[in-house]
Amino acid sequence: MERIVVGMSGGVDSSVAALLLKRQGYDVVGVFMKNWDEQDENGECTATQDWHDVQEVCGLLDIPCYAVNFQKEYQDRVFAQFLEEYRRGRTPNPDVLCNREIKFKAFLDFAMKLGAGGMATGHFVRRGQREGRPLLLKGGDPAKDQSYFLYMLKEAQLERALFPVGDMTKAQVRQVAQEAGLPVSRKKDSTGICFIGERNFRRFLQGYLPLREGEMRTLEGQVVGRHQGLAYYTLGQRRGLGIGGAGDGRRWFVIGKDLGRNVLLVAQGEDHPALYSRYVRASQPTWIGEPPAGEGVPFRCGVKFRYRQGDQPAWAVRLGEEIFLRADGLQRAVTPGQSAVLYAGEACLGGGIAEEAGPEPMAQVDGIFPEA
RNA sequence: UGGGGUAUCGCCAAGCGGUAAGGCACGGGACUUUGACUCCCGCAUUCGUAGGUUCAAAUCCUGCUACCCCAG
Repeated sequence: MERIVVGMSGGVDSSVAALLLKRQGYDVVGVFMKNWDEQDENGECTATQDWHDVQEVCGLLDIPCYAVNFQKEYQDRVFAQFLEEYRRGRTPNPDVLCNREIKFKAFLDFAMKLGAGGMATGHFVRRGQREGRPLLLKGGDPAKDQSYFLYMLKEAQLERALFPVGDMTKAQVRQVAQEAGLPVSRKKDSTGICFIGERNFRRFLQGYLPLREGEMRTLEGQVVGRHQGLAYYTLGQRRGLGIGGAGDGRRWFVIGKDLGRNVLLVAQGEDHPALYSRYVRASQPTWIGEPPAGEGVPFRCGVKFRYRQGDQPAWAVRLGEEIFLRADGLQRAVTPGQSAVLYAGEACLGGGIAEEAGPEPMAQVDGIFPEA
């Protein structure tokens, strides 16, 4: 009987994942990860409740249950980078790193040590196969597809991973949980950074990054307010600017950062041109399997610039250690540090980290894409 | 100091005798395994201030105060 180690968060998805594997006859072991030990601002530690739920579920399923602590790894391989990105004025996505470095590396290694044939999580993604090689496919619930967070996985990692709830909808997962009498069947979906949880983001960052006040200016140079520190804002952001009544009375949005002058650039109106771009340069390309085309050869694909965004039809091309993209349509607030994830239909191809975005092609790719 | 004008929510701003629009900001919620966006709800018993007229005033009258403009 093959042993599978399930990463259990105490939520419905991973609980049902364990349940399904158990029913399929695997030797299931539940493991809870604790990678962050701070309490939230209310002095609560949701991890305590989650660990409690994991134990209860495992008891019901009659499977062994352990807790592991990857705090050190999380700190070194995820959080340090996260802060460094913010210091550079960018907006990182810690969860894509967390998946590559913690859940599908540190945790996977741990599972192997337990003698498992593989690991499983409650992610809403499916694993496909082509010519004997693993594919990462979107989840069966289009509203819940989480492939965006897993695009950095390599074949070797995918090969050992199972996603038991990947072809189900959220509603089906909850129903299975309820029918099985799992106590977490109605537990609210978790949000916020994985393992850290829902936070007042500015306050959270203030614990790690110094305040450095400065001006908020329009593109024309007019000072319209003050900011508390560039790191606390991200492109396309509206709330928290505190600019009211100025100009024509419309909403204000962050459109850029001038690190050198410590100036936050803002513009008025949701349709402001500075908020939109078509061309994107992305670094750190990663591919699940072989890249979809040779270097310098443009190819069609779908792109997501953020979680839960529909696939944006686009052209892409690899050049050296970078990916260049041209979306068919205008993209709102493509933000440096965020991930651009590429798709071919249901399959996630991989992706990269956005470095810059703009309405005009970068010099490296001027004229390289076929005319629309 | 004369002459004129304006004073309504943190900001902008409707209102013109009948019992305080709206926008932005802000607060709360929904959505959401990043950050955002979006959506919903809330947000002046009170109209610079003190009196007066009137059944009834932010709206009319008078004094005072503040600011702005023009004279000087």
